[in-house]
Amino acid sequence: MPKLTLERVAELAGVSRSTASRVINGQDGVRPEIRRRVLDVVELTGFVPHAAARSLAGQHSRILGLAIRQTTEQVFSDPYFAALVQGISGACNDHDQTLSLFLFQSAAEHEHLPARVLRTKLVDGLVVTATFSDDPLVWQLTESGIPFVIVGEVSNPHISSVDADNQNGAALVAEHLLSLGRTRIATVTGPMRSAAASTRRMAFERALAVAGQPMDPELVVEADFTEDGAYAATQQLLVRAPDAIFAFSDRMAVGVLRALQEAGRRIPEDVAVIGFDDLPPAADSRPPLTTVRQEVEQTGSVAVELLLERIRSPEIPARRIELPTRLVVRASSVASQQVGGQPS
Amino acid sequence: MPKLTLERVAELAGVSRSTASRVINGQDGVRPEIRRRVLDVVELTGFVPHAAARSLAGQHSRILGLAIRQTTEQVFSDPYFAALVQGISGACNDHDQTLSLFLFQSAAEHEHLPARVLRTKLVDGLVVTATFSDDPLVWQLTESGIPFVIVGEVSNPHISSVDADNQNGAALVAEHLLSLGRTRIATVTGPMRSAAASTRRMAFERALAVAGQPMDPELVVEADFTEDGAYAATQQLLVRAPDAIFAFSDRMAVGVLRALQEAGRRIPEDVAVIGFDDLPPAADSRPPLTTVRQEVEQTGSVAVELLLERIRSPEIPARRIELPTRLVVRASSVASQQVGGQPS
DNA sequence: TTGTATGCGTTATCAT
DNA sequence: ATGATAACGCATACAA
Repeated sequence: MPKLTLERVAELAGVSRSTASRVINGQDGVRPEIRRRVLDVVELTGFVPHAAARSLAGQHSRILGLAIRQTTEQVFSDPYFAALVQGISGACNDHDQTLSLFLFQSAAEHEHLPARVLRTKLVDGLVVTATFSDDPLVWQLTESGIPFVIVGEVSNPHISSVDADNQNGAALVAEHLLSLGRTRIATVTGPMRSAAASTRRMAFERALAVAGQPMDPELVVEADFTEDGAYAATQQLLVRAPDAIFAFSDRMAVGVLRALQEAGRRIPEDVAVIGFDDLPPAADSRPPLTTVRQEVEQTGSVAVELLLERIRSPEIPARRIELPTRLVVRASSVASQQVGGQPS
Repeated sequence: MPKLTLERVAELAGVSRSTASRVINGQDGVRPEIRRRVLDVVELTGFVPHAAARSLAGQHSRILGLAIRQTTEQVFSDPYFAALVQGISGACNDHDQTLSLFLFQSAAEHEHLPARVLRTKLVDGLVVTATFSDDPLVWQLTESGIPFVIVGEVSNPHISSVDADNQNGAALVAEHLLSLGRTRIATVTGPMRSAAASTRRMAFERALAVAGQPMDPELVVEADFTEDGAYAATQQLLVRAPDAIFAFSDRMAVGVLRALQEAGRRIPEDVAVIGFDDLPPAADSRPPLTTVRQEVEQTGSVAVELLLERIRSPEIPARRIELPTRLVVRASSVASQQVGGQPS
């Protein structure tokens, strides 16, 4: 029994390889009758084209890479990545692409990516997650000419990127807290080397300043996006008697809640707490968190689509897409729990 | 400037393609002098062989797949997977293999794997994570003829697998608790469809029975490997006044601790708590957890090596490797905190 | 609309 | 020890 190849399928359908190829690739210019016949054979035999052959003959491997620039431990403990990967993975399936994941454990492995992955033409393109500003990898990628999209911020405008509208998100929080009459507003930020964190911080402080209530520098504490880090940061903050704390992620907000509760503060009466992301921890915490909702899963799928666009049409200029954020008000900021969001 | 191909490298080195290929693949039978010359050119030009061409001409794609049979959310919130993926990823790098990750979100996608991945010959083999007994995927894989290894348990002995020695782990816990004089020993298990959970349970109950202190069925509660699930399970358990609780994972043990502490129980005086895994949550909890240590990362690397063996030597019979587990005693079971483990 | 012919970059077989 | 040559399975420009 001969191997199942395109050749064999064509033979069984009584057509030439090229015709069979056209049918399988969904190209038009094939008589419906013929198309049916080929499709039937495919169905019958269960033929699937050989990936490597396709890749060699055509241009594309149909493999998209995801490069996550955090340690494996961080990746596998952060609901953000769960949502992001879900979105990316789903979009890959929708577009008949295979997803390949590239993790970095050591600095040495950073070197491997360009060589092993890019030059072998293994992947057609790459989605690269957030990165601090001026990540050397970005430069390497640019130089290598491989199409790629950043999830997060990039300084270089010639690079496509997808991100949540962090500025608006932070501004909404400021507005909300001010409308509640809070005056001693504190923040537990992420590390300032994180672009997302610094953007949120700047936007937040600007919004407060514009409203005539500039941020007190003593009420700003930098943490590391972990619950424990935020817990510790909050303990520092306690002596300053804040009446509101804006944490830059839901996970951190949970740590904030814990520290406040242990200190006997009532939430939201004594202190209002706001998070960011609206990922699983947010709605389930006690009290449920008021937070800035960002569409992480959608961010992933948009990234894939943007990447596909860049692969297929390199001439289209790079662009940045910011997905809307909105405030979801829950019991951690207003006593009489009101569900729902505010328009942005 | 001509494209950088093997052909071109050979030309620059003044040898034939075949010779260049031999050098690049580290085969012997090449004069050292010639080898050097080729290597120099490779170094100079930065040549890297084209993955698809290699795959087509040779036998292997050098891509290994990892199929995780849990929801994306579960995967990205469980430190177990962090460690496992780390081990797998590291081993792949060591063996010059690329890792491709396959996630399943919906039942429909389960169907895609065989077709899209296996028949396209995209991957040379697959590491499949634990699965309940008689997972249909296992059958599909067997039928497809693709080499694969299971991380976890399989009923079919003709399939290679890697796992922790759950039986010994559970027995060690029983022994430890008995030696502490505990008499009302409870368990918070994982779902019984999980092979690991049922194995641990059986081994644990057997060990207790052998010691003449059979398990009280009322002290067994089935949870779902999550912290919240274990928290709820423990609350049920409270009325039965257990003086020890064995949770089948560290994360669950953390939930157990929380429930006990909220109920005012002292640990370990009133209730001793034991976990399983010795992953990050264990040492950091308060009090630190006595737990069964399993080498998850090593499990991952062994799985890759076993898979590679199956790919390269299909004639070698399948085998199961169980990695040793040992008890790590911390303050959640003995008051005077003693660090270190007991030999298994 | 369909078929023919060529090439993709490498490995493997067989001479030499 | 080295080189020529034939696959590998498919896509695609080109011809019909």
